[in-house]
Order: sequence, then C-alpha cells, then structure tokens
Amino acid sequence: MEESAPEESGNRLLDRLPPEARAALVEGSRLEHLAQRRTLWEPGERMDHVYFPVGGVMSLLAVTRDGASVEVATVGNEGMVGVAVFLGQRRRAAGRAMSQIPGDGLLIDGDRFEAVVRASTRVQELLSGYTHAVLIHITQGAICNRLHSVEQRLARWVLEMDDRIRPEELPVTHEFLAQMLGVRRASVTDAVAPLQSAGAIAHERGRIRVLDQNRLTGLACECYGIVRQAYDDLLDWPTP
Amino acid sequence: MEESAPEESGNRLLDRLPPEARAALVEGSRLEHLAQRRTLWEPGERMDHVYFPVGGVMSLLAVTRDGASVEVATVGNEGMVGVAVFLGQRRRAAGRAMSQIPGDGLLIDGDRFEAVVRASTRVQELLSGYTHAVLIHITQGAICNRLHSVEQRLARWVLEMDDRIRPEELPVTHEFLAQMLGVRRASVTDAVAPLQSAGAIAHERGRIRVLDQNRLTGLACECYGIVRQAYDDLLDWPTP
DNA sequence: TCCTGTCGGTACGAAAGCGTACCAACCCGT
DNA sequence: ACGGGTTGGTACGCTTTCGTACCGACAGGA
Repeated sequence: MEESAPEESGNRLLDRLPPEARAALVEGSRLEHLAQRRTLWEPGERMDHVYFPVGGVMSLLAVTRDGASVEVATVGNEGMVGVAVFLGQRRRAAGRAMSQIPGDGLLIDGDRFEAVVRASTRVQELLSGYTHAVLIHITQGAICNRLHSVEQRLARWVLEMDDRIRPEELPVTHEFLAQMLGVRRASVTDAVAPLQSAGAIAHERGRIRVLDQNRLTGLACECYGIVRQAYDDLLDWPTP
Repeated sequence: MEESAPEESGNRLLDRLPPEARAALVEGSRLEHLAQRRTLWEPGERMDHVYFPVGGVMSLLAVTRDGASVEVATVGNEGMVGVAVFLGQRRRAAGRAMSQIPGDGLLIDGDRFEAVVRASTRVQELLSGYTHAVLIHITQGAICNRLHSVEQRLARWVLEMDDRIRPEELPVTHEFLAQMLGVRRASVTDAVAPLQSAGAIAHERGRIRVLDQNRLTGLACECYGIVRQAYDDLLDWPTP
C-alpha cells in the first residue's frame, strides 16, 4: 500500500528533472484542474504559464484564419504544454492549447519556469530532448495528414489517447473527434464502424473504449509507433 | 563597389550571432557546394554536421516506411539544417535532409557546433528562436496538408522557394514538385495551369518563374504569410 | 542529325472525402 | 413522464485527388 513518494509530481517529464530543479518548479506551481475543453491560450495570446499535465490530456491545435482547426499534438503526463516558453518565445502563442480529457496538472508561472531553466543545464538538456520529440510528433502529423486515411488516423488518435489515460475510456463524441482530425462528423462515424466491427474498439454515445490494442495498431498507420518511440526514447516509458 | 564585409557569412541566421561565436563556427567550417538532390542524411543516420545554406535551398523531408516522402520544411540562407543537433539529439535523424536548389553552404562539424552553442547564451537564444520558427513552419505544414488544395499548396511552395533564390528561377520539374507536395505528377501539371493562366507564374520544361508575386500570394493559402512572418520576426528580413 | 531518355499534357474510371440533410436513439432536466 | 437538446447513423450528389496510362514535345549525347 505504498503511496507515491512526495517528491514525485505525477508528471513523468517533470519527474526526470534533477530534484532541486523539480522542487523549485513544483514549489511555485498550482495543481490546477482543467475541465474538458478549457483553453490555456488562444493564438496570439501571451503565454503566462506552462502546464505539466498529471491526470488529463491537452491538445495543441493549429487554427486557420476562418476558424477551422486541426490537432497537431497531444500532451499527457509524459510532457508539457508551452514548449515555446522554453524556447524563449512566449509573446504570441502560435496555436490553441486546449484540454481534451479533464484532469489535474501543474500550472507554473512563466517567469519562474524561465528562471529555473536558465539555472540548470540538465533541465535545458531534458527539455531540449522533449522539444525534439514534439518536433517529431508534429512532423509525423504533417505526413499523416497528407498520406493516411481517416480510418487510419482515427485509429492512431485513439491509441495515442488510450496510452495516456488507460484504463479509463475516452469521453469523446464523433463531433469532437471530427474537430481533432479535421474532417466531417459523418466521416468519423464512417471510420468508427470498421474499427468496431474488427473488434478493436467499442463505442457508445460519447465514449470509446479500446478492446484490442494490437488489432487497433494494425489498423492505424505507422505514425503511431514512430511518435510513441520518440517519447519512449526520451522517457523510458514502462511498456504497459 | 562595396564587397560584403569579410565578417559576413552570407547566412542570415549565422550573421545574427555574436561575432566571436560566428567566428568560432566559421573558422572550423567548410564552404561546401551541394548539387541538386544531394542528401545530407537519411532517417536513422547519425548527424555529423550542421549546415548553414548560403546560396542554395535545402528540404527537410519526412519519409514513410514504404518510401513515400513529403516535404515538411525548406531551409535557405535564413536558417540552418540540423536543429536536432542543437537540441542535443544527433544520434538518429528523424527525416531526410536534401538539397533542393544547388548552392553553397557552411558545413560545420557537429562537435564544434555543440561546443560553441554551450559556450554562448546568446547563441542558445537565437537558435531557440529559430527552432520555434521551424516548429511553426512544420505546424503550418500539418494544417496545410489537411485543409488546402494542391493548387494552393503549390502556390505556397513556389512563393517560399522564390523568397529564397530570387531573382533566379526555380529549376524544378513537375515530377519533383509532386514529391515535395506528396501528390501525383499529373496533379502538379493540373495545378500549374491555373497559376500560369492567371499570369502569376511562367513555366517551361523544368523551370518555373514568378511573374506576379501578389497574384500568386492571392492564389496561395494563408500558410505562406504565417510562416514567412515567423522567420521575419526572428531575422527582420528586408522586404524585397 | 538522329536517337533516346526525360518531361509534361491529357484522359479515364475509381476512390475518398465533402457539404448537407434528415431522423431515430438517447440523455437529462423539469 | 414529458420535452428539448445532443448524439450518431445514413443518404445523396458533388468535388478533389488518385492510379494508370498514352503520347507528343523537347533536350542532349552520339
């Protein structure tokens, strides 16, 4: 009946920082719960904080002039939201950061975060590695959007999400998925059917559950594995 | 009849570095000419160098398991190839780096580059800013691939290229463009026609020339302007 | 000059995805 | 128990892009 040690934050990226740096960050942070679809910032806004998810999942969305949006990355407890702050570019956010799955996370003041980063080479190294993983993530999204079918991309999305909140099921509607994938709601409905009839997932009104990871992986594009690998290399994820 | 001052390298990113840092980098570098379609590295290879283009243009390509590829960013004398090295991740390249337009560039040994980066906060800041611009570039590519037509994306590509090599014309075939855009060769041919008949470009066998930038911008998607802005913010490009 | 390989224009049916719409099933609050 | 809003299944015709193929135009080497 071990409780998690008090020096663990619950965010795996944070937990790989040197204890002093982590303490300095955690000390000045608030554990903040984000409800579903809460926005951390919109394009153009100043980024006052960075956010390390613990329980929930965040999405980074690219937004077009006419309001359409497409998800470019998801962030769970393996990462952080606000890489631009790490890169010293907090004046104007490039996209929208939105909570996907409600949950807690550590909200850290931007100034404090920058100070801690400046003070520790090890922090810089780790976050550089994380930035690289995000680059790979977004790159893979670019190629995925160009070359893969809605069904493959949906399977990929579900897998990535499932990795982050298992064993919970995904509280998402087709409408919501459509916005993430940048397709019609009806296209999502069409894409869900084959995944379900293959026995890979089950879904009811507003919920999706993974039944067979392997089968689902087979229906997804390779992008899933590539991105997963990038984060694994960084964090040595325990493979569930 | 001023010659360019000897302390200018011809690469605008490099030229914004502090003189000592720039000198330290340039000193250990080779000015290397890359012919068209020369590869700097393939996915998975170790990245032994970084490259600062002076005359030519490089492409970063994402590659799929089955050999298809899509361009995710272009790099001219406003940037560098090898952001991953800056991020401390040189072991395995994530994509392919290929020369697009032949030309010179500064090839710098990875170890030396890392040492110079470690030694100068200002270098870290500038390259962090550049990394951020690349992130925006790739993000925009992701949304562009999802939402915009071949014709819009072609117009965007031509504009981005033209910014980097004007007043030269673009030595590219439809086949080549198809690989960059991730579409059929025939789709490129179809997309070229309206751009030409609008008077925005002229093309002959293996070459494309921009006739009317404004008109071409109107036919391109907004992505062109957004990405351009990101690099302008970093480098204060003189607007031609 | 000829020959050969490259380049680009065009065509065809097929597939994927889109915009729109309609309606039934379901959930929740009253 | 009712009613209104949400969710998802389905359908229709349309547009974009695909895969493939054929062929003429052009360029550069022999």
